[in-house]
Amino acid sequence: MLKKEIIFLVGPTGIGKSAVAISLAKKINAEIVSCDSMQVYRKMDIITSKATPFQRKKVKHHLLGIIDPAKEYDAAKYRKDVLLICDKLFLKGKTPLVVGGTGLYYSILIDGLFSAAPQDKKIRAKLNKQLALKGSAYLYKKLAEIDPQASKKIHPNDVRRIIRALEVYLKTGKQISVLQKNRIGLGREYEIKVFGLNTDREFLYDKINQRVDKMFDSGLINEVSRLFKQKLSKTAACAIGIRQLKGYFDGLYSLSDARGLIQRDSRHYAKRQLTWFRKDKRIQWININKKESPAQVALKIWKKLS
RNA sequence: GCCGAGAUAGCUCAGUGGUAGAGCGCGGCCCUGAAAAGGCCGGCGUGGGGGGUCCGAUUCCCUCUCUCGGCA
Repeated sequence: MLKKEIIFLVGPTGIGKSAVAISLAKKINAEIVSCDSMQVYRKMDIITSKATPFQRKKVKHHLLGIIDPAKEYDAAKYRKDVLLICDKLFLKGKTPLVVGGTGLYYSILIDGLFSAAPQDKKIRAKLNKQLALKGSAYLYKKLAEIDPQASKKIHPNDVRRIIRALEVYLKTGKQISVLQKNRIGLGREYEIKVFGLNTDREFLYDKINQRVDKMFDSGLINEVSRLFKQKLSKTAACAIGIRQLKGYFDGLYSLSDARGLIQRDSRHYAKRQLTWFRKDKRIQWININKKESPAQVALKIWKKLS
């Protein structure tokens, strides 16, 4: 029996994944499942460049605007949500087309996640207190004692990973370096195909800069100032644009400075995304040139599928 | 035209008589429950052109060119 198929479309921010995805989805009877850590938030439409209502009418999109910005969301929740949606889609005879640029979510979805140790707020609070009191070197030394293998992999300054590794140990009594070997990917059960979009760096950066300009034209300031009136979760507050505009609202710099910062941070983000995806040998890369329309790019992918 | 200041990495600038640094940008990388986050690594650049002093000049002197500020 043929395995069910899941198709992935990844690539850096601003390259035009959304439009290509819609065109491709129509060709292959697919529905789109977002793979984006920020587009899951409601009230953050412009800032995260979510697909427009018009686009969403053409093809059904999943996991866009599913939670309030006050709430935390993470990779484990994401994986669970996606697998549920995929089951539903298969029942309807639809193909899931997973589209987005969040490398961690992609990886945890496609390669699996060790499930022994969910986040533990109490343990984390304790570790953060120790961090403040005794410094990162102390925590790193502790990690080296209980899990030498993990400590070799984690840089002494990478406090977040040190804390996570310690949290896992305190919670389960097992080393994260051991647990991490235990993951089951999607490939066992499904037929996986991954496509990546890329283009010249200069062209990409150009597109990113322009997209930020468009965000401002479409009312980014209004959207974000509304957000500042409510509580923002730690995760939601990480969206590029929040911090940068906060600085402007606080009078630290001008609006055009804020725009420049958003553009710069988006470029840096795109660069990190490319680093992440570049090493994944499953990805079939599609290089986009300046004159190609989303439909033409979708056609290229479609040809590779059949 | 005169007076003054300057000309050093893509940008802003620091510094030194023994052939140069920093921040930012830019490039590369890491990534398993905050990930649009967090962390790591990377600087040979005719030191504006020419001449002089000196064992040796980016650093001192002269001159030319250009830029900026002030005065006319």
